[in-house]
Amino acid sequence: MRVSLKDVAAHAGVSIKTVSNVVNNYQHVTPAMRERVQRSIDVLGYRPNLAARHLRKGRTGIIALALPELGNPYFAELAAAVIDAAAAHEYIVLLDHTGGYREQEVLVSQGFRARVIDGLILSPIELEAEDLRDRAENVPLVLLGERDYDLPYDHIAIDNVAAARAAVRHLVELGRREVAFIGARRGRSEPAQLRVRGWREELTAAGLPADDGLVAATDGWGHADGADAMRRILESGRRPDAVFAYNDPMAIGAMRVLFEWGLRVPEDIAVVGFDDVVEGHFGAVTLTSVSPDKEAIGRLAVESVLERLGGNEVSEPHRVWADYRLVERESTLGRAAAADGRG
Amino acid sequence: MRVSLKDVAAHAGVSIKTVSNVVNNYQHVTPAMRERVQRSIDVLGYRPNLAARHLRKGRTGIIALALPELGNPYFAELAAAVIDAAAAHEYIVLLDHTGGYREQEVLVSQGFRARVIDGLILSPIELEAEDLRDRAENVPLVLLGERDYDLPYDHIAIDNVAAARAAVRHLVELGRREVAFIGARRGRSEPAQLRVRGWREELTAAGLPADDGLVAATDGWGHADGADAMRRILESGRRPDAVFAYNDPMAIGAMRVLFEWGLRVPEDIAVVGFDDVVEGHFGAVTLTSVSPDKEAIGRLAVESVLERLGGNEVSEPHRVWADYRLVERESTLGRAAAADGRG
DNA sequence: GTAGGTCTTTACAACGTTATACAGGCGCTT
DNA sequence: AAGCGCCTGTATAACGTTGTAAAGACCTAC
Repeated sequence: MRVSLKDVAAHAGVSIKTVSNVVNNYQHVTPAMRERVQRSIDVLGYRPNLAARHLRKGRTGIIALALPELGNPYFAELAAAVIDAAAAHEYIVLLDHTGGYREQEVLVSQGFRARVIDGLILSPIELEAEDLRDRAENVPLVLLGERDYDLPYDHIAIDNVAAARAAVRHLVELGRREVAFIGARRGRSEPAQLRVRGWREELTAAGLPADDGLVAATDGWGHADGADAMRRILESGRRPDAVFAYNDPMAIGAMRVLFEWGLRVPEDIAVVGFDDVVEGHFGAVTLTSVSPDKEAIGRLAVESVLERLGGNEVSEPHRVWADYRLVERESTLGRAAAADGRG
Repeated sequence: MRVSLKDVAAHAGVSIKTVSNVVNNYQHVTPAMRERVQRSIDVLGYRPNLAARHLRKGRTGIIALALPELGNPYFAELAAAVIDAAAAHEYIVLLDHTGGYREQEVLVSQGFRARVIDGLILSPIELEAEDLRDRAENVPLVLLGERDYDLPYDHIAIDNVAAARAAVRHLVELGRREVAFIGARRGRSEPAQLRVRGWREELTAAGLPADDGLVAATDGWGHADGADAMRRILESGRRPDAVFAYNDPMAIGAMRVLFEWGLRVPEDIAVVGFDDVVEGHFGAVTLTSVSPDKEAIGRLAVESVLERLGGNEVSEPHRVWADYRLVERESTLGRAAAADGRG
């Protein structure tokens, strides 16, 4: 049988509340009493019942993290960062995945999937502003990934447009003149649109073509989707000399197709990805990629949630920008030049 | 303010328990009464408080999944499978990662990290039998991954020795005569040892060398560790004509080093991995790999936990074997031959 | 020596839910 | 028509914890 405060109190010959005081490090307990109670706690092996504590205090010590999918290593690495950041504050993470489907994202944001949480970190794909407008739930919500709309929720994101522009600028500076974009999402998707926008802005600024024939839309965002998109572009007859992909898995899928078609990377076609996942560091051609500071994103997200929990509910929702940088590797520079950029 | 049973009861003009009966689909409630109460529930937007329910019933609806690391896509994919399987039973998954460190694994197994759970699925790396011997915790524990020792806990695993033998047999049948093993773990690690055993058994049975010079131990099990191990073997002067790696990331890291050394895969050296992660399907050379049925493993693990929760505590701990198969791709067959095996 | 204050401990209620035991009401049997 | 049992709904007591308020112990100062 599980031992409760009552059992400890009986064993130590004190009241329940005194035991509770010891457990919670209440200030006004004499050292003698503290030790006596502690001994009983140790002897009986008492461990607080979190359900009861939660019921009483209204806090669970759990925050939920809802990601589109774990199969994408970017999200897996991000999840790891969140779990560690939460652990630093003695919080535990409940993980959910939405598949990137609007319906699932709405369900999660309304708290229908997990109802024992103090806060929620959500990385939406298809979710619309209106879906959050009438959110009745009162647990703090922090959104991951840039959103264009104005809502009373904290955002943690990198500047997608600027990051995409940096990636494309890198290609342009290398002398590339026809840069394709892979992974404009078929359905709505805020981040994808922003990266397309950055791609278009930078090309236009450089006086280079940014027509629709260079953009390949996809349904998903995995390796296979990138491969399909690349194949479609090549089959259309276009021969871009560079490709900017929505994320690394798609870039790697695209490179695979380039190999199959006998096109060399980077000599014939340079490739840039997004997310800087480990996988990109070890292919036959290592991948140049935009590298968001995942550790910072995870930490900032957790801190934002906990800050909201802290009580000062009036504070304005803030949009926090996390760092990113472009890591140059063989897929744009060739092996020799990228040697010291490898990581 | 949050609405409780009491509020609904007042609104509907009935007792709290009647509302509870409706919520829990208790059999003996007249349709009229059910509808009347349901209307109040809908109007007020009542949602049960899980903490209270947990306190009363002793169940949380949460199971914990503790994995070594999420960065390894195998575990990420496995986590996705567990989350889905749990969702099918209206359970939610709390995710933790241990880094594969014995200390963390012990902490998790003792329930010190998460104390609001009904059951625990743990994928241990360094954990020893003795660590579980005096486990006081009474939440059901299911172990993922084969363990050699006998303990009163369910195991879900594939047959590592047999799977490793199948991988090596494939190489031998292709005419390879010197097969290296990458990823024998420096510290203790049950699965690694079993795969080394399978490697050794199969080679010995074929009358081929299985000496220590062909085995490279590592501390971790990521891409970089595989690359380091491969480099060490090559620098030692050995020129195996095949490599069997502990897992896919290590195999991919090893292939990267082979490219750097100008060795062709599979012509000069064939490579086989383990886990069949998506990443291996899309490299310049796609990777032959042992493919465990992750979906089945996740499902069986969840079902085992829930079965223990079901009450029949006396039932013997069972060791469940999940399926696996060897998926042949370019890293052992070359591009043409593997074309239809690609997936 | 006692009043007044501070420090320590206690009793009790409450958090929201479900289990138990019981009270009516109804229909069926005899 | 009375008795019996079943069906439906109700009051009440838990589950284990913490906050509140108050009681008790102890000390200082006059």
